Amino acid sequence: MPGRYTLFHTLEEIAEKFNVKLPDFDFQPRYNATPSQLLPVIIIERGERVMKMMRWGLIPPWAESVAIGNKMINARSETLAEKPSFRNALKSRRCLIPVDGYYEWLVTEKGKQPLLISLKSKETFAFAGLWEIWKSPVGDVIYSFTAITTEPNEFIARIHHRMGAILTANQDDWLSDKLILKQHLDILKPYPSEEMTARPVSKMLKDVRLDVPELLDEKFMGRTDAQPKEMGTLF
DNA sequence: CCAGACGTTGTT
DNA sequence: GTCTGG
DNA sequence: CCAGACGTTGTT
DNA sequence: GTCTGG
Repeated sequence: MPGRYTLFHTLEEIAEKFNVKLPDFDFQPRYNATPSQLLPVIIIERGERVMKMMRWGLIPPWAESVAIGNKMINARSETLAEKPSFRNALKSRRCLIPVDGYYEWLVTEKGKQPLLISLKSKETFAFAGLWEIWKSPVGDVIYSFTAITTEPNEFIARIHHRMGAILTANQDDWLSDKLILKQHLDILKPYPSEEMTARPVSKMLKDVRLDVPELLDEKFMGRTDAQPKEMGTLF
């Protein structure tokens, strides 16, 4: 399931891929995007696709603090329509979460080995997501999102018992208000195994402060001794 | 009526 | 906010 | 997802 | 064990 991911294209490339205007905010390519961070999502606003930065971890409108969002980084597709935290967002606040790949931790005898899961085509894809707007007691407004999970395909099942709901050709359908509830839910199915791939990455990934391309570098595969400080100057 | 939950994953 | 449980 | 905290009082 | 923060 999506708990960390990559989005290592430029804002220009992402905007073009998802058919939105180039936003006026800045974005640095990401190799270790983690929950609670501001990350780009695509929504429909006044009938047009736009890119917004939102906090990963959906905060329901009734929440008393942002902390709730830390528990809402994923939403099960099977129960979305009933859950008080998600059902309203499902009706009117669906989003695309641009992703180049996401990480799973494969549990082995030698410990946890992080894997980067991506498409064989190397194309940027999207997780189906939901977003919310939350007002803090002091009036701050926070936009947040969650990534939807589904059962795994045969390929992912060897690694984990859930997977993110991946969208490629059906991204317009997910955002469209012309579909009915069942049609939206039908989109949230396992992505075809034959189009997916996985490869091991550096165990240093576990440090949420590290967000550098070298996490994907062969030289650092499995290394746990290097320190974050070292990584910053090593290349 | 009021109070309390509202979520997922993984592990036991 | 809205539903469930007591 | 993983890592790290998990607490209060009083003093600076 | 469970929650928070990143």
